Amino acid sequence: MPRFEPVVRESTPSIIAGKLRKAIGLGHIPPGAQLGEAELARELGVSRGPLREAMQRLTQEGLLISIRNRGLFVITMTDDEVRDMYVARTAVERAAAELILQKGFEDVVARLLDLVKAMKKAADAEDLDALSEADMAYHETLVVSAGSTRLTRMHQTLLTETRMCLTALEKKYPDPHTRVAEHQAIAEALGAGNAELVEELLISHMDDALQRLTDNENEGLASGCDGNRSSRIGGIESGKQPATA
Amino acid sequence: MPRFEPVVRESTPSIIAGKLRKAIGLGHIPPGAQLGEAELARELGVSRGPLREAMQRLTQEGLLISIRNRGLFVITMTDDEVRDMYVARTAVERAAAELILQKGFEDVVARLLDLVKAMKKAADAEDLDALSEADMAYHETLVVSAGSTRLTRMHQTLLTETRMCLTALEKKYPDPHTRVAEHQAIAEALGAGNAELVEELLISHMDDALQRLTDNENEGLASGCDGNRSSRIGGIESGKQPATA
DNA sequence: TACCGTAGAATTATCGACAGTCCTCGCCGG
DNA sequence: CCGGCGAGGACTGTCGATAATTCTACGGTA
Repeated sequence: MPRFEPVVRESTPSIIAGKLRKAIGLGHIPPGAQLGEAELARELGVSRGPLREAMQRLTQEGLLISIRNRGLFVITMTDDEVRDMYVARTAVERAAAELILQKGFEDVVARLLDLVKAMKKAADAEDLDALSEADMAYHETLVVSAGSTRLTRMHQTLLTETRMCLTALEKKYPDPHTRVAEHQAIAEALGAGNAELVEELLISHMDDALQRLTDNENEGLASGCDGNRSSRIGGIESGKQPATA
Repeated sequence: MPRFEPVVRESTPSIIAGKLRKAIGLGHIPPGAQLGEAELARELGVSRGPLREAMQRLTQEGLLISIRNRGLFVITMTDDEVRDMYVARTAVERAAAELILQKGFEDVVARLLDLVKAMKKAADAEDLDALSEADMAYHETLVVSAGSTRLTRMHQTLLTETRMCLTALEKKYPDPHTRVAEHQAIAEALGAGNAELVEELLISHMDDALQRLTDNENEGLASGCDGNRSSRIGGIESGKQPATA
């Protein structure tokens, strides 16, 4: 561990982008909401310039969509969007798992099992927030441990979108312990060095999550993840939903 | 195909980002070079505001790295960077291929084979630029045809980086026809619906390319892809190389 | 000769202000 | 009653100017 913080702080747009990412993931800025520049700038205590730069970052990530002369809006996760997100997540995490298997992986497995333990604890306490948090930390650890800059960066966006959906349609998981077991199985397969099993478990884990998120009461995510009946937590709202970026 | 162009033009930062991406891929702005705001703004005919927003997009993509109060620099592709890039590319393109196999794929295969034909033609004419162009169009078509927004967006960055390296150490391919054959084999395996074969060919294709890019004269890419002896095509240069984003 | 400190220049970071565009709402005519 | 029209307001897009920081070069000193 380094004894000193890096002398160069990260740039202001980067910091702001992080805050916005967090706010979007937590649902403080609901899906479909418009990001008013003046108001956000006031809230964050910065000028509109750096704020706009940060928002361009999130636009590039796909978390926001831009409509000229109208503004920037948080994406709304339709069923297709959720499907696409899980396609990308599967691609990234599978590649990460393979990378880990190629390199050393003892310590990674240990860290993952620690997080499984945390999940189990949260599941026993029926603390669904903590469970989701540990869940996401698990997947983040998996990808970060692979040591790939690009996979990590891609995954960061995908995790935000995941959290966004989990926040929106909170508590849709049927059995918390099933969730824990799936993660544990993946970690153990990793520890055994069984590449094929890891892939199989990972893919089915993603499929399960996708099923849970899209097959609820045959109206998809419209009720939970769409901004049309948004909760307006952030005090920002928008009338209609844009279509393209 | 749509009869009208979308009424809403894409935002200015998006346009500028595209131009910068192209310039970086083509090597007009060499690896390691600093992007001076004033000069670029003058060249592009815009103010520094929109330009900065565009550069933040590329920073988020990982094409630029930012150092506070110093400026933005084009990344230098070390051997590890190239390796990482191909890891990510493999992950994305493999997922795209699987998606295509799950959906219909006749027309996709046809388009890919067309591009293979173009490659063959370029190879016969020994036009290496056209060959590279068709090569990249092939991979772009593969991913775009999968219909995944996220995979496509991720891949866009990776293709820029690929072009960057190809531009830097131009003409490192031993036999152009081998290159064509590999692409043709992948397209044919796709057409046959043979998922396992597609994966195998795709992965080995990536490995081959990686070998060619990293194993040259045992000094890695330092001579071709590093900015230390940069060609300064863009007239922009920078002394030392930064380490982090 | 080598090192340290300092003044100058250049570049970035941030802010405030202006111009352009779109949406809203009320009014008028059919 | 309904549809078109226009003024007003709000927001984004863009630009120029100012403040802060860093790099460079030069001169002094041990």
